[in-house]
Amino acid sequence: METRTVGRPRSEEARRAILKAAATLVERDGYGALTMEGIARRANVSKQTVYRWWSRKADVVLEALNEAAEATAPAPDAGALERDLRLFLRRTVAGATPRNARMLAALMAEAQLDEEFAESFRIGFLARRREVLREVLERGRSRGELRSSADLDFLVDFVFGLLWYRILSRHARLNRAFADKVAGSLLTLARH
Amino acid sequence: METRTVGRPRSEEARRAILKAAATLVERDGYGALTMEGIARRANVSKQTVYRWWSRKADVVLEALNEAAEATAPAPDAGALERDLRLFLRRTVAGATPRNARMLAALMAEAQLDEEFAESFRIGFLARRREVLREVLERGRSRGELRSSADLDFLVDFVFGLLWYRILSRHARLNRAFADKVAGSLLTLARH
Amino acid sequence: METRTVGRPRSEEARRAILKAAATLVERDGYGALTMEGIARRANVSKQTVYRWWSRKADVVLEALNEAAEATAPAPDAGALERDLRLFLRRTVAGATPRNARMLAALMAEAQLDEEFAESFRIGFLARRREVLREVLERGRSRGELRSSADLDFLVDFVFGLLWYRILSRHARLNRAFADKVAGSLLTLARH
Amino acid sequence: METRTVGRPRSEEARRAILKAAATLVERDGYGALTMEGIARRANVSKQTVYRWWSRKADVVLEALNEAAEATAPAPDAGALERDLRLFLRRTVAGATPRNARMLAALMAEAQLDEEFAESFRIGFLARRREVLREVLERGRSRGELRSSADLDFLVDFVFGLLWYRILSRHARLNRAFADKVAGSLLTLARH
DNA sequence: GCGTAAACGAGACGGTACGTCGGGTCTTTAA
DNA sequence: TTAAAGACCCGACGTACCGTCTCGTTTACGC
Repeated sequence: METRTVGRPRSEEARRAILKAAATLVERDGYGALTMEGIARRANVSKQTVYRWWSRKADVVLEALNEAAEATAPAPDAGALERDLRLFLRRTVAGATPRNARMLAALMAEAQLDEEFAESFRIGFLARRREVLREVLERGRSRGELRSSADLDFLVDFVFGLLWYRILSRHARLNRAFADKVAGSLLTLARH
Repeated sequence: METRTVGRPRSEEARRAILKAAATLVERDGYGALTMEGIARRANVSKQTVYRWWSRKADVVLEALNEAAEATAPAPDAGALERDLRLFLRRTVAGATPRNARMLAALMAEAQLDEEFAESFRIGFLARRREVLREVLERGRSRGELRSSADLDFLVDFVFGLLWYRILSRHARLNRAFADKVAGSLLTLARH
Repeated sequence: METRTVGRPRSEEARRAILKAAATLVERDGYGALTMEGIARRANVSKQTVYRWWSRKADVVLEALNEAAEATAPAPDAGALERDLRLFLRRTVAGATPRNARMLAALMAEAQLDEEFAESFRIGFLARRREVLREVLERGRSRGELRSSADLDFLVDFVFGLLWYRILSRHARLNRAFADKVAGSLLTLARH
Repeated sequence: METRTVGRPRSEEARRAILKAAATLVERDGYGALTMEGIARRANVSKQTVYRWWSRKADVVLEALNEAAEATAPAPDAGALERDLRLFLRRTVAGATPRNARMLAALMAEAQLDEEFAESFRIGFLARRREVLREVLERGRSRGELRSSADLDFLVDFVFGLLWYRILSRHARLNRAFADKVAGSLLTLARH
């Protein structure tokens, strides 16, 4: 499926500079202080070039995050629910570096402020992550590792609720111990 | 300790008009479109009057929310953990009307964008709600209704994580059934 | 006719700074290089303040010119046509300093580019100057100093045509000798 | 002096499309709204193609005008000054169709805004027109049809001043009656 | 017919200015 | 002292053109 290229090709250099500028600025000054103007300035790029490819600063940050976090990891499938859960959670927690956590928080915030972005964030980000976890749980259920009446969606909410709450309220750390605790609790809930 | 009043007294009318304007505008156009200028305009008040009493639009919304939700309800104490939990959760869920949910989401968003506000939101809002639930749980533990090794903070995270996640991601409703399910799950976790 | 003054009064300082900046910039870089942004910058004033009072850069320049040239001189009335004409033309030519000539040329140019400005320029500038000269001629006619069939409008065109042509094409100087020659020619035309 | 042609020859079609687009746009929206981008768009031509052959939009319009007006008419030479003058003025006035008048006005305006173009406009346009009229007058003088002390340059100024003033200020029509009146007046001036 | 070379369309690029909006502050009169 | 009104400086918004560039494609000529 070849794309007919006509006209000057997009500058990969500019694209990378923009994403990097956005990530750096969010980390340094916070998403609240981020502006399209500032991104362009720091990336040594014209404003038009930013707007040509992204219409919202949130979209720039989302792409920067996806670039950085290689968020497309598939669902672990080691044949045992407990192991898969642990793996999924540890991997997720590991991806939430301070820099990435800041971007995640910013995007969740933006989704509250801009309904249009909220839509794309729900569909293109939140739902995908839910899907991965749900797959793990479904495989576990089909193997009989959790009671058949378990409400998988509720369990997924349980996991992401805890993760997001920590990211957003920042009252405690997201670390491996926390990951394991969440995994353990989920199994408890899934079995009783 | 009486405050010496000199000069023209503060206009209670203006204060109420401002809070109402803020709440209405958030509901109608979303917090993202809220501006101090817009609040003043709609309240038929000068910008200066808004700034004299609140320095951030988030503060206006927070006061509007507290005014509306009378959020200072004390922890229920019916003598039994299960009952107290149900009560607390049903009451909380009932308070999260669409209008209030929208303001809550907005404030959580603002806390991600403005570190100064985040501080006051954590201390003056999030922590207080945590405290109420913790009190309920502690009374339950002292009555021996949950295992002594239970990690109360984790349980509190569990509850608020679920609540906030639903408020922010809006993928499912916050209703009485959900409240009861969360209460039930908490007890399961607290006992096993 | 008192104007009720409410709110902060307009800053006379800012107004003067803007007019001066505009005049200076036109003289230094030419009207073609003049921008609202540049005026604001040089006047140490916000763009908004410029736009609050003038909607076009041509309007700024026009006011600057009127301020500088004190263009509201009344028609000379010394009792003799020849004298009045000489006076009028010498005064006009004297007002066309290089700096003012540059502004005049710019405004005539702008009138060609912006129909809305053209309207106000014709009415508020060109027509007024014509009126003054016409008054001089009419007084002369009523004194019998020119033939009664003389086409005054044509004579006015004759004078301003010569003046504007020199200003715009810059192929020769506008000086006192030229003024006197124009006055002389007009009398020739007016009598034969 | 043959120009070595190597490579693809210039597209006459594109050239014509560009000139036509420019003329049409000036007529429709005014020169002020004319942009190189707009010309290219309307001519279905790439911007580069426009820039390859003209560096200023004024140059495009100038060429469009010369194309349209076939402005290279030689000085009339019928053996009598009055006749030649009438012919010259009638022909000039006839060439100033509304469309052409608009372009002429635009170019004179541009000459006020861009010193570089002013130069080429003075030399390549204004001076040539002056030359034609001067030739007519000189022939008249050598035939003794005007007094020998007549200032020919002033007379040329007189004519073009009137013409340009009407084109630019648009307060009255340019028609045959006007042409004849100017011719008559010139003779009056030239003889007295 | 094959290579060379300029012209062409498309459209991305770094810039600059546009005119507007809101942020906070300040300056006035009135209550 | 508070309030309303509104001007002020500031800086970002999103857009339009500027003039340049980098592509792939087309069209001539000279070998």
